[in-house]
Amino acid sequence: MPKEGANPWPSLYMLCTLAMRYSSAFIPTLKEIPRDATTPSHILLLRGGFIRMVGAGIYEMLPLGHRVLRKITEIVREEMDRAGAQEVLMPALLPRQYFEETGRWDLYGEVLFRLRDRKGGDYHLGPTHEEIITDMVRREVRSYRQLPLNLYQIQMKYRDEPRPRAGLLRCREFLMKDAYSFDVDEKSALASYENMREAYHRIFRRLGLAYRVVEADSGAIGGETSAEFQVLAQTGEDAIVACTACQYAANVEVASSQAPSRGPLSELPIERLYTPGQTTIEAVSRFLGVPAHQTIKALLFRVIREKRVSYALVFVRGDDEAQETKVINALGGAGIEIAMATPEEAQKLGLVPGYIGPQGLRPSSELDVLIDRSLDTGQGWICGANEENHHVRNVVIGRDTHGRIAELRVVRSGDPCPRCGGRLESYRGIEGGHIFVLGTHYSAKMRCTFLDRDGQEKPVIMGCYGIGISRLVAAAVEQSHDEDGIIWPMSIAPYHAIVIPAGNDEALFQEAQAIYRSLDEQGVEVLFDDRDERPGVKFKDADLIGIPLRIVVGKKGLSEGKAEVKARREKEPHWVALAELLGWVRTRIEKEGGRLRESKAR
RNA sequence: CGGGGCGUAGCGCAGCCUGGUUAGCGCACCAGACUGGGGGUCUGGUGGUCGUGGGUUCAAAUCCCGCCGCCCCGACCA
Repeated sequence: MPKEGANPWPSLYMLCTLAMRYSSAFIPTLKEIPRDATTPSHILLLRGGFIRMVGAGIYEMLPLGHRVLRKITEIVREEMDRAGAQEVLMPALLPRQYFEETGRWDLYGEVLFRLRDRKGGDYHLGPTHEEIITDMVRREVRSYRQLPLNLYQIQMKYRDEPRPRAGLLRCREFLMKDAYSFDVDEKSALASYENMREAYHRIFRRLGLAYRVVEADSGAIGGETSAEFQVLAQTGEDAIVACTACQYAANVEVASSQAPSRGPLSELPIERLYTPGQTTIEAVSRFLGVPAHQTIKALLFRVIREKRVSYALVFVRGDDEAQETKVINALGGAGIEIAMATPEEAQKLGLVPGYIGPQGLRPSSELDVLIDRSLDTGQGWICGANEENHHVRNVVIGRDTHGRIAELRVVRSGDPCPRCGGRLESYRGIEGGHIFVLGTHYSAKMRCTFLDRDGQEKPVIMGCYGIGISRLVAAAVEQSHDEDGIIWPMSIAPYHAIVIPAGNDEALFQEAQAIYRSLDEQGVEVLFDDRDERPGVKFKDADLIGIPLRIVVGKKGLSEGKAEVKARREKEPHWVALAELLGWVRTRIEKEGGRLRESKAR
């Protein structure tokens, strides 16, 4: 095979360039699917030689994977800087005291990777850095004049996930950009939040990903204002709904739908029905010949609040499901854990499993009674009679019940939008970013305060903003691949283009090499497949690793003075005259959001 | 943490139930020849503590016990 020169070592010039000869690149592709990989991104990133597993939820980045990571990192960094945030770098190894201050040393539980130094001191690996950044700021900030401030870092996070999975999508070590804003008041904090929201839009747009911004549960940290940036992908862990008519979109954990209209209370009296052995909604509706949506389903949850156990009885329509996050929030939110209770527990509470109904039940300190809003229509319902082998009909919420009414059901595709009444559609997404207004949750606990204009000491108002950078590598693949491999968006592709000489003809190789060199000189990040392989092998690898532009130099085209340029995401190739090739490729790269390097050509 | 599955060459797998030559196949890898636009063909090769520790047995990849690791479903989460 013709090779350039006799010296096997690349010149210093070659070491500096971002172009690469495939024969000397470390791109160990796999023909077969590794046994342990099941999701598309995991399979393709392994097969394409981007990543390798070191342990459960711990991965190393090979050159290709690292290049993608760098591309994403650079886009994030540029947009954070543009938005006025300043980059810092905090330690991953942290002494106990900071998390102790906010109570998270205990709260975080097993998820925290804990370790001990030689002197017996407790340490942990940072799962997130609110405490550390707050400490950094409280030590220096005294006056409102020093605010607002937005500091960010890009670094590894560590969480001992109960179940790492799907390759880079859920890791125990992962690369994250986390930013924190510090403001003097609510209004300013919201402005910081909005500023980040816009920066995130620019970031996700530049990454070339299809995404939706959704309302989300703010979780244990508290705070009202938050939004998730969800990368749309069939395999996403999160279910979201979005309105087809307006901008409303939300994680199903908190998604709302329009409340049903409420008519006058029915006056039909409650009627007892004999339903022997009919203990499920399906059985009851079949037995009585009524549709499930006219029945009420009862769900008993065990509630653990500060280690105290109580119960919550939740009623939703027969054809609905209860949304656990909503149930938790209805019970008071943070710090509460719930789980389905057993029939035995129900019996202990004096309930009759399989025949529970809301009528007549009074909430107590032991038992909360929650009724979904969709049942509060004034009409009569069929539900359990709170008596073995019997149901009742004509139960009217409000008239016959004492439970609290709240929105508890899981919103479904087709439900009316809470804002505009339009149709809600379901999607699946991968959480790529999350922005929050934290308020004074950390600053108050850690006494991160400043003196305002009036000489008053006040806690700073904080916000935090995360992007799962390593997760986005996988999210991009989940969203954009086909049966042959990955299809990278131009802006985050490891290389813009790959040049393939198709055939073993010396002249052809020389021509391909000339094209490769001039592309490199023109600032194109280009791979040159100079391997002594058959064309089929090269095509397969090029498709697998997902380089956006493939330039094939073959006999047929060359005889007409043309090269074949095929976009990875398109089916048909473009035949481009050699004289126009450089310009064509450069234009195409920039049009698709890629960035050319500084040209080396004079 | 509950349920299920897996661990044999770099990768994918067979062998295990019913113990018994030198542990086998495909891919990859090395040498040579042919071939040269979708993972090509032929010839000859290299490569194994059968996850690990113990036990049973004349004999263990195979049977028994412990441990470790990985994956999937669930509970939990960026």
